[in-house]
Amino acid sequence: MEQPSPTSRVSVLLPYKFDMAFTYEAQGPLAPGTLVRVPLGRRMVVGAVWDEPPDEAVKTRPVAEVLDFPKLPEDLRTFIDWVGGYTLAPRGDVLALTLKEKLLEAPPKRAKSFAFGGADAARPGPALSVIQEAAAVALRSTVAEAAFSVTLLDGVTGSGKTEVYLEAVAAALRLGKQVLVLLPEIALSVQMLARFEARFGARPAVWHSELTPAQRRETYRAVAQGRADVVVGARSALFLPFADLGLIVVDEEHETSFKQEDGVMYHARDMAVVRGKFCAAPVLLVSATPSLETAENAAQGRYRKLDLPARHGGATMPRMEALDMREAPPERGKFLSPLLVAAMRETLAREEQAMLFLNRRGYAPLTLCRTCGHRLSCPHCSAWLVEHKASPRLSCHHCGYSLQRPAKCPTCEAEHSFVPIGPGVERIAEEVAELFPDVAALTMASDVIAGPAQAAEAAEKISKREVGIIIGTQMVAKGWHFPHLTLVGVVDADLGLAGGDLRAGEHTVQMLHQVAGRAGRAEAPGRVLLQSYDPSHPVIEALLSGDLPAFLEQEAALRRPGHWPPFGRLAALIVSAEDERIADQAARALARVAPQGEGVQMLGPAPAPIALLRGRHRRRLLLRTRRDIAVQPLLRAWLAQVPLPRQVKLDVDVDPVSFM
DNA sequence: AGCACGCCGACT
DNA sequence: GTCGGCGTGCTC
Repeated sequence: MEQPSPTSRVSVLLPYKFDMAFTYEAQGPLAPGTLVRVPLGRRMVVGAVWDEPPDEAVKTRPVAEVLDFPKLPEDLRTFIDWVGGYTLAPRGDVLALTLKEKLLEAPPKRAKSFAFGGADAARPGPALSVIQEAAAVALRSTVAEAAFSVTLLDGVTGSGKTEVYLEAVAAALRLGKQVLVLLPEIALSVQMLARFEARFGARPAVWHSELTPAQRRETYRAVAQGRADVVVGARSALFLPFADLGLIVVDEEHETSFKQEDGVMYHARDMAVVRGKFCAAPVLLVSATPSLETAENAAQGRYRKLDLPARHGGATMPRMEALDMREAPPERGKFLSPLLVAAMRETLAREEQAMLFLNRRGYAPLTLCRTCGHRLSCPHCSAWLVEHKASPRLSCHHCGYSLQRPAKCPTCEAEHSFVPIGPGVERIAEEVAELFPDVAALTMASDVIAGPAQAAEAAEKISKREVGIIIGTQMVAKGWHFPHLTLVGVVDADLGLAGGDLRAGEHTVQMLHQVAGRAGRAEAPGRVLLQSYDPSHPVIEALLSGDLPAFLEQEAALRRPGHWPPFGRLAALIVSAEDERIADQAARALARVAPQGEGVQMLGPAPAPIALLRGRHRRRLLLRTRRDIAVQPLLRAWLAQVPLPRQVKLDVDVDPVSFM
């Protein structure tokens, strides 16, 4: 007589919006992390066996299949639980960042396999300067500890930070560990990948949104099996199922693009530190302009700090000057000061290149009727329509709505009365073409340069000196090395300072410092001209003096008394509804029962800066607490008190970066 | 996320 | 009289 085999209940976390695990019946015990296919409703889904006691009471359905794929490691499971708890996102949504059914399919046999496991850590690196070598020695020993720690590698643009952290990568590879390098805008980082290849003799695995499905599956499998030893990726790479992660590098740690602004709202830099803790790996934060958060952690001794003060290869930091636009204004309807134009002429005469930076896409940010003053704005968002000459249309940068420039004004019916107000990069390009008709110019903006191939092509043109003038948005700020570029003109240095954003000053300093770093990296000294209507502003003065630590100290002094981050904690609630009154009512209902107490303060409700977005009216509430008070329990208790009608959407953003 | 069920408008 | 719109509710 055959005994029926004993079955076991197992908890399975599913990669959907559920916070709790479901209970299934398996043929026998299954180890946590095992990937399984299970029935859900009338379909089959993939999930992971989770480390929590199964529900003994609920009725169960059987596990359909145990998948032949590496288990999710314990450190990753702990990490997923932790991220869910911290961000208030359902754990299933967090798991979905790690586990997607599509990624598990085995590559077809005939498919060309990508080469992984290929990095050569024994290959000698480039000769380092004395200062670089000292930092490299410290990092090698940090990595050799094979324990959690956080190190800030702080060095001016061009100080050779990358060469130094590649030595840390080499050290981790020598231990047989995997390495994750997080970069902002990886898809454009062609030059960075080339440096990895030069150092290790092999391309690293890459992870970003532009991979093909086949590349994605192949890389995912290689990471899980431990064959991919170096992964260079965007923030989403933080959730890859590494078999044995031994080092996490976050390059340009101050970059705001590390913050995920929808779905699971996490900050990849902060979560990298958490993941490093759970997998006992050192974490390396790299920046020329560290965020105040990271600088404060270093100052308090929570993070180690390594400085690389000098520019590598003898190049000096470019000379920065402010151009007072009140004293040397551009012609009417133009945006370049005669002083900047003269500097460009001198630069071009020396056969060197000039770059103009303006962080604004399109031709003009605002179009208005000169007869009645009507402004063309988006019907779905509180935003002006931005004219684009290339298309040629007016479009909303928030929702994608666009229209052709109307022949007559919808309000006063005047014909041919619309005038563009203010510059975008396209308008600067037009001005440049008039001023320098014989000089080739190239515009770099996300709507013109659509992917890695076009970015590489643009970089190649610049390196080969096929263009004399480069005009760009923040796309040009990051990581590029253009040896013949010696002049950078910042068209509007005041641009980021308007509005009441907590970090406006900090972000402006970071961005402009980085843009400035594009100038004069080879033998030729660089020069940076900042066009400003307020050159005595502390941010402009900080840039001119180059004393970034002093600037951070000044910022700290502003934020400390009010318990603003990093001296306190913030969580934002964004209440939205198609009906404005319903949004208002919900926001007020939340405000009435807001958490109170010593060291806890609620601000709002107030219309969000973009009060209408994609047809939804938005209200914001802000919870601010002392640093020693966790916001999550307060938020959970708060939100549980207020039942919201279905039309209302509530987004919770713990540690918000953007206040839009 | 799917994929149901469920109650109101234009068609063979 | 039906086909089908997507609102809302459930999935171990």
